[in-house]
Amino acid sequence: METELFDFIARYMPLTEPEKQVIIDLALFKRYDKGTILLREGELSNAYYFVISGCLRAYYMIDGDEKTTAFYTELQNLAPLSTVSKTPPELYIACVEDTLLLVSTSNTEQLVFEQFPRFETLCRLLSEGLLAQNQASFDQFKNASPEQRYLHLLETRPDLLQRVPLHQLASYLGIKAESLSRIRRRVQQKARA
Amino acid sequence: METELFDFIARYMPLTEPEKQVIIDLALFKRYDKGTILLREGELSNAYYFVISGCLRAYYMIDGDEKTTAFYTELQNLAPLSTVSKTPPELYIACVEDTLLLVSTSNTEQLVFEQFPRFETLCRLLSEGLLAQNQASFDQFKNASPEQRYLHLLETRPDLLQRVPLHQLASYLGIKAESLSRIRRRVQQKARA
DNA sequence: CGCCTTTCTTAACTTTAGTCAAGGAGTTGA
DNA sequence: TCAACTCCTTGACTAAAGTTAAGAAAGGCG
Repeated sequence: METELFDFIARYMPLTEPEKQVIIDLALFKRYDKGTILLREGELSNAYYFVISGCLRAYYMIDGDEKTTAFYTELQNLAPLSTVSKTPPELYIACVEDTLLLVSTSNTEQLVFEQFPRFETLCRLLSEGLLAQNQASFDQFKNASPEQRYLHLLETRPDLLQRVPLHQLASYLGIKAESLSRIRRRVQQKARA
Repeated sequence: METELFDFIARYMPLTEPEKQVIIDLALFKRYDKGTILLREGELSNAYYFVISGCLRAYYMIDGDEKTTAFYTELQNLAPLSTVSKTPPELYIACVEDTLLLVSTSNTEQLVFEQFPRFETLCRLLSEGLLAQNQASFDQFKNASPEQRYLHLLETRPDLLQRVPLHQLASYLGIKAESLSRIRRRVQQKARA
């Protein structure tokens, strides 16, 4: 479990053993049940969340219905949402499954950065990397049709199809549930032909 | 000019006078003519670009035509694109207008961070902030129709309508130029009614 | 000046997503 | 077990975006 975490971190910056120990000592591991509503806008500190196992979903409540915009699964990160940003419509983070998280609370953050400047470098590299990824996803989304986006999802995160209700995926793909149904049918028919 | 830069930075972290001086001494101010192709994927270092005046455009070349995905105007930032990210299709950055940039070259970056750790904090806060903004834009994009996205652009960045050819804006809005034309006509007709 | 390219719009037509309504399958819980 | 959900699909219809083709207006450049 920690192995996976440190393997992931090593992509950005290999840590020494003592540094790893500090993370284990200081970071919070938290387990949440499926269905738990983790956070809503305002409660979001500037902490990093690292999904060790399970699945989180980010969604907005707009006129009473949910608009899903993101899924976070194993080895994925949720970076600080609150830094210098105005309040969007109601944002929620919920557990799609039982989920194990590593949380860097913002209180500890300051202390840790002072003692271990390399951790700040890590956070910088991490958020720079997440930003680059997010940009790339956004760019891809803009230039793809709903059907292409669905096919892209099949390629890159096929597990989501099994883990998450389709109407949430539809909203994640920027379309309505009925359209996703039709796209799936179209794709299957093409595959058969 | 520098005032604007430091006002902007102060949103994240106020700098002392000596710190400001370091930035001025070390950072590169570069002026580019309209039409200059600044960078293409691969040439992107992990530098931060800060637009002081002018306008940059990011686009991909796909099957011979351009897919515009971002515009950077005054007081906006272009964060490192290359950190731990696989090569996307050909990405270009070009100047839509004569543009004055502040560039933090990656060579100087390391040195500066060692001498002034607060600059690393600044970069961290900056990229965290840009990430949060980018997330929010992406979320908004997903849940909006092309027409809503156009109206949103009118509200938030009306200047782009004047500065940038519409077919580039269309692609930025995730639609075709002809559709943008029709949307504009629809919107005008509604406004008249 | 006049040519050529870029930009923008329009129209006709096709394709696809949105909307509204309904129903079936599968779950949950009283 | 039955009722009430949630989830997913389908159909009929509407609205809007993609496609193709054409042409007008504006700008750049020899």
